[in-house]
Amino acid sequence: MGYGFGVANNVPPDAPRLDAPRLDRQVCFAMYSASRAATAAYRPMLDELGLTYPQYLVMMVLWEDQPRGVRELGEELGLDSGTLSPLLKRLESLGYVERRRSAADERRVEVFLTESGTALSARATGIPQRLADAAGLSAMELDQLRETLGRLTAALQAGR
Amino acid sequence: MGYGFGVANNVPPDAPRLDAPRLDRQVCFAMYSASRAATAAYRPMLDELGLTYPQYLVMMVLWEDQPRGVRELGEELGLDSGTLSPLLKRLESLGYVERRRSAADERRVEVFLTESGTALSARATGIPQRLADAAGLSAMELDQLRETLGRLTAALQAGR
DNA sequence: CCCGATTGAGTTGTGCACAATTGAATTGTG
DNA sequence: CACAATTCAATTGTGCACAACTCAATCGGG
Repeated sequence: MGYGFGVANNVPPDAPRLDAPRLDRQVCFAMYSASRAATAAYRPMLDELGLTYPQYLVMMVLWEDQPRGVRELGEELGLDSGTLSPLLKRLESLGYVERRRSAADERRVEVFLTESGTALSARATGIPQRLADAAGLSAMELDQLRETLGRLTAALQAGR
Repeated sequence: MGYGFGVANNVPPDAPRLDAPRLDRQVCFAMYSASRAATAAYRPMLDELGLTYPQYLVMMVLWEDQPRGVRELGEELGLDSGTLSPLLKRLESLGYVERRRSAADERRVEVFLTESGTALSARATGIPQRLADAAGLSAMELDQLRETLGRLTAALQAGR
């Protein structure tokens, strides 16, 4: 029985190389493909809001609690300032957020929602449901998938 | 019970916006995070081969069967020529592949493994096992995860 | 209080993704 | 056969990711 990460034990006799990694057995490729497919499924909905998927993630964090420092946003999303700084600049030029240097600690930059950014939340409400409908999985499967992926992510990050 | 795509039914009473999408419930964010964590876990191993993860995917397809057209590679991996053309140029400059215009159809470009590219397969053999070890999931969980992600990807791609 | 170490955001450079376009080669149809 | 439609790879432009670095602000030990 395969353990799912692509090692080709029990390969059929016509396999080109007996121990070459097999793409179709790799969980990592399945995650890579699924993640890109999900982003692609979001795209037409997010286009209506003028957002990319990573920008939508940042907005979701801000909709939950606001303002947030760049560093906090990075911790929530696992992104560094090299990714967030230009992304936030684009969100700012879209008029959805404002960046202000913290008075208490001049190193920090606080990200605030504008009125327009706050209002966007209402327009985004239906998006997760529409994705769930397109996913073709039961509620139980989605919950279990999320839980398994969470453990996988934690284990991969721990091993460094 | 939540269905896992982030709709906030049964939110706690202190939630900032009752119907705002909640990041921590989203399967899509879990996939996005897990996929990046997996790529990060691959990175030190692939660094030894001089490959990025997408380059490694292309090499795996070629190790299975060779030569392959750019279009076939794209179908296997779900990537277009805009991604593959520069990637293949880099693999070529690394000396792992060669690109030759097909004589039968001058539009096609066939991608061949070089001797060095073929030899790389042996050095890559252990990588999937090392990833599986780092994943912290049972063989059964990995198999089921791969199967679920496959159905999810297919459903998301079908709805377009 | 001083100064070396740390923290925080931003910049630079590389490599995907992906939309849109280009231009050449081939195919299908009248 | 002619030629419009299609196929195919490559290019251009935008926006992530992420490593490496810069520079200013803050912290902490002596």
